[in-house]
Amino acid sequence: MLGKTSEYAIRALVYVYIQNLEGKRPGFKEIAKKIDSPEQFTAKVLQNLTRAKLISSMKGRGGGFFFDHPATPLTLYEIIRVVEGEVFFSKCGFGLKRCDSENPCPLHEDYSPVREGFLKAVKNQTIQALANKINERKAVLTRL
Amino acid sequence: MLGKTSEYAIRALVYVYIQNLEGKRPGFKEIAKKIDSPEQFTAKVLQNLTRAKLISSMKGRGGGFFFDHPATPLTLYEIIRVVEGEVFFSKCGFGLKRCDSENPCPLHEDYSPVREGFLKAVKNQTIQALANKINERKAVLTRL
DNA sequence: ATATAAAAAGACATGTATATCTTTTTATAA
DNA sequence: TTATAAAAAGATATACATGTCTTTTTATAT
Ligand code: FES
Ligand code: FES
Repeated sequence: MLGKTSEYAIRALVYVYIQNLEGKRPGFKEIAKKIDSPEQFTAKVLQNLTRAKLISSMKGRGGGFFFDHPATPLTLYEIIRVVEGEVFFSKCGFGLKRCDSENPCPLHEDYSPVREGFLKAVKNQTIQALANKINERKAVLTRL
Repeated sequence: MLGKTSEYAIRALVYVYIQNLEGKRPGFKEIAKKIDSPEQFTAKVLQNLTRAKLISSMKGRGGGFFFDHPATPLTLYEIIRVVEGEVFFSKCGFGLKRCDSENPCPLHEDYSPVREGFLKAVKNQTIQALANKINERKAVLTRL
């Protein structure tokens, strides 16, 4: 479904948020280790998220990544939009140039509800909520 | 969601089925033109579908692609499984190595129903049903 | 038999996502 | 002010999906 870049982005942000709660600002090496992702590639992903203002960073000693406004909910939708692009949410499942319910492809009737379900899920899920599940031991951040 | 290869595969099979109903066996050039896909790449896709026995082909004059048993429903699930591989249907949405509802990622609760909805849709939809929608002018095969 | 038409096969090319390596910039600590 | 630590940036590499070109095989029509 999502590309690896989006997966790393979401996992990285969850980890950063959890660390921020402890008053820490993790760097990309620590993040990559904890979310089991390639170090340098994760640095690039975080760089893009920083450019897109989804997260902030500080250079130099004691630097790292952090949320400027940790209380403001960050939805997965906003992250995926930045990483994959807006069209990701409206693509025709049959491969036509656009999805058009007035002139649908033969998959539209069955596919568009699935796509809307996905959209609803990522618009309602936030980094904060995912992080809480992990802190409450209701979910895991990585798997062996 | 699906890769272009799967999209071409599904559209191509729908077109072949429709033509078979008219007693014709289209070749890859005609198919590619009608489903708006790259000619040679479509040939490769059809070659793979033939190898996987989802469709049959005949070489030489008057040859082309056709269904051996047009009445046997062919689900999109079977096509996607051949093209994208079985794991496509069970991937963890958070990017963990496996999806495990006993030890879930924080997205599992919201993501797995979407994934199951997709699975159900492609297991219930068939090439025959899609083709019928097009023949009944309830859906289109291509878009400008 | 020969010419023709078509898929199959193999080789090659391009594009995009993913991944790594090196150098530069910037902030902090000593 | 110098050394150090960290992100940013740039260049390069690899893998895989996508796409094209050429040659071979095979069936049919003449
Ligand atoms: S037209 Fe294809 S999914 Fe809407
Ligand atoms: S464990 Fe991640 S989707 Fe099931």
